[in-house]
Amino acid sequence: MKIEIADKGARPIPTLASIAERVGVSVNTVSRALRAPNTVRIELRHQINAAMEELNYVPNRLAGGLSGARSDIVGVVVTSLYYSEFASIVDTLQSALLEHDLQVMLANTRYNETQELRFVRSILSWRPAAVAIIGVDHPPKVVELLRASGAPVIEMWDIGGEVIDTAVGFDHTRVGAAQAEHLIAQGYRHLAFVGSVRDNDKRAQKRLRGLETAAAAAGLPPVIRHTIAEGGSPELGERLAIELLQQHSGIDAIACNSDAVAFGVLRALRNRGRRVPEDIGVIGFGDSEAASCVTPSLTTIRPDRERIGRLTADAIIARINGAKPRTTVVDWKLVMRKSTRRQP
Amino acid sequence: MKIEIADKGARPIPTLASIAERVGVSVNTVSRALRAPNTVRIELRHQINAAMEELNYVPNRLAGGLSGARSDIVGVVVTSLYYSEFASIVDTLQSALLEHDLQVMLANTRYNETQELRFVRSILSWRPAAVAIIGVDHPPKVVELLRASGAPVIEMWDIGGEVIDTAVGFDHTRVGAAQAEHLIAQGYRHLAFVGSVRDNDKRAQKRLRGLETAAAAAGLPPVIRHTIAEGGSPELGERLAIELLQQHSGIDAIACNSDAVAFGVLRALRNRGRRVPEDIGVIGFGDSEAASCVTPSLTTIRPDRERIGRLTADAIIARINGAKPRTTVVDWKLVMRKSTRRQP
DNA sequence: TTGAAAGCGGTACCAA
DNA sequence: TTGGTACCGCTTTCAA
Repeated sequence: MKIEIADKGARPIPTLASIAERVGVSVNTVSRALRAPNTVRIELRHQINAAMEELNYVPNRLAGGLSGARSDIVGVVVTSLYYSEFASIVDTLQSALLEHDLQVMLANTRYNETQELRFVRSILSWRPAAVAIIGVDHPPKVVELLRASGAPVIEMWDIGGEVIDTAVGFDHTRVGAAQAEHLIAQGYRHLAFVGSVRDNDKRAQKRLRGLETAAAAAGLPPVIRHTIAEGGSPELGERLAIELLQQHSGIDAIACNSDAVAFGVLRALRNRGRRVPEDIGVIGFGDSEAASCVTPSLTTIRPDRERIGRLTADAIIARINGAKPRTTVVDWKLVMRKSTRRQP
Repeated sequence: MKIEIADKGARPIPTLASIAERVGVSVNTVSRALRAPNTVRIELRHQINAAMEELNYVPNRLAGGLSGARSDIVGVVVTSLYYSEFASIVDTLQSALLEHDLQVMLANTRYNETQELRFVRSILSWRPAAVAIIGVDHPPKVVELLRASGAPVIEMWDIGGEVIDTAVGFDHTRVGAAQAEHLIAQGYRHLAFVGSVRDNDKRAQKRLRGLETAAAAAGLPPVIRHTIAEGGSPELGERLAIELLQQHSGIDAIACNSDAVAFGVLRALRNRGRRVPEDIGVIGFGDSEAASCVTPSLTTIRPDRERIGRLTADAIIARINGAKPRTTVVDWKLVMRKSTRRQP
């Protein structure tokens, strides 16, 4: 579908030429007054600025970008915006990019690989100065397009595997392992994993694998898993927990794929009279704002989202300026609260 | 600062011309094969498509937009991305716009009017097909620029006052009044208002005014307010609640400017042995995912964010297609939970 | 059904 | 310090 800008009223949008005409100079001079002010006589500059102000001139970057073979758009592709999972990364990233006059073009794939391809294509069609994208696992065509575009590509949130160019994130397998190790240290032995795991949520899958591997290494029985490919929410967590407890009686610890799900798990346990952390331990992932506010407060993993946003911005600037690609590992930590605190 | 795209490796980015050359037709034909396929002989079309696929051709929309005097960018200006306040609106909005091949260019002002002006200018420089922006209160220059741009402008989240063009939102004064009325109905009489109210958060100011007016109308003593111009968080809520209780002993209900703040208020009250809802009632705003998961569960206001996102997308499409500007009021509701339930 | 040519609004290079 | 001119890659007449 082609879109036309609705009738823009009487006054046409001013161009460089209209400013030039008004002041009585060439387009060229006006252009330079903007980009290299000190190459233009000061009084002329004042006249030009005045004219621009008066006509509400706004440069046309479509033209500028086309001509200059440069664009100051950064494409940002995330898999979700809910629950602050990536919203705060985007927030920090875009603020940091702003310092360099880079504009964020946003796309949200909602964990859909078809959308991902479509969006990447769409973003590349704006000839972005760089692309930041969640994850390191993408369909081959996406990788091919990104490579062919020549733009620096920063993969965020996850690391490992085949990085296209530059990555800023952490090892999710280690997170899963840390969850298991923590639970084990608190004396839990019958672990379960619960949550929303969408097909393309490779990170969740890695965390689950880390959990399983660590549990096995400690000689624990296999991790019971009860997941579903829907969006995570307290309601989902509650439902999954109820089903889990019905089917498996021996479970004494539940690792959740997100805090939102964990909140629902806590509620389900409370409603069923299971004491947390005494009978069952619960650990989340994400450290959402409310994790410290539920009862009992939730032990969880806190990734440093703001740091990822900031470092991604740094990486973008560096790459644009010709620095070499590199992978940056960003710390996270396990925040222990009451939902797993068995020993005082 | 001007940005150059880092060295793009050996292979230059393919253009329409390169495809044309390869197939042995004119640029024109290739262009039409894309935009009006049925005006091109089918076998030619196949060849063209094959060439595009092989060369990983991605159209250059900078050029397309310039030439066509149209752009399929929608500028989206929000004041925050944290705490799902607007993240889910953006999420829904962009998904809906996608259906119409409209691209979202995002800006986050963080409640800073200088940034707002800067962003609006920046977005307009992309000649967007429309602009969606949070709020109806903007600096005069912003309004002027938006008007002059000729693009449809959809103001979201709030309504009332001087709408530039089209608005999709609700009356925040009414929300504040509803909070007061609910508290009063539950038997509370000494109201306080607590939270993060940034200088440019006109919506919060409206809600506060609504609360005060309704309290006064009911003959209650003046609402005690304790606010601060920082970002809202449970920690802030806890701190403000503690200070509030130290300075004012008679308070029996606290309205919070956000759920995040309310969570902290609940924690502060619990730690001080004040019973909720018996001694003190607490009401939030926003209905964050965790509101039903804290103890006691939080009574709050639930705006229909997804609906706002969807209706904004609809409004954008309608305006682009020449429909008249109009204001759409979106419902919200008060979700009563335990934090204010005094009567069974 | 296809192609030639004139822009779109800037930028960049070179000459004045 | 300023202006002329040739693009940037695509769309859009208008002819062929």
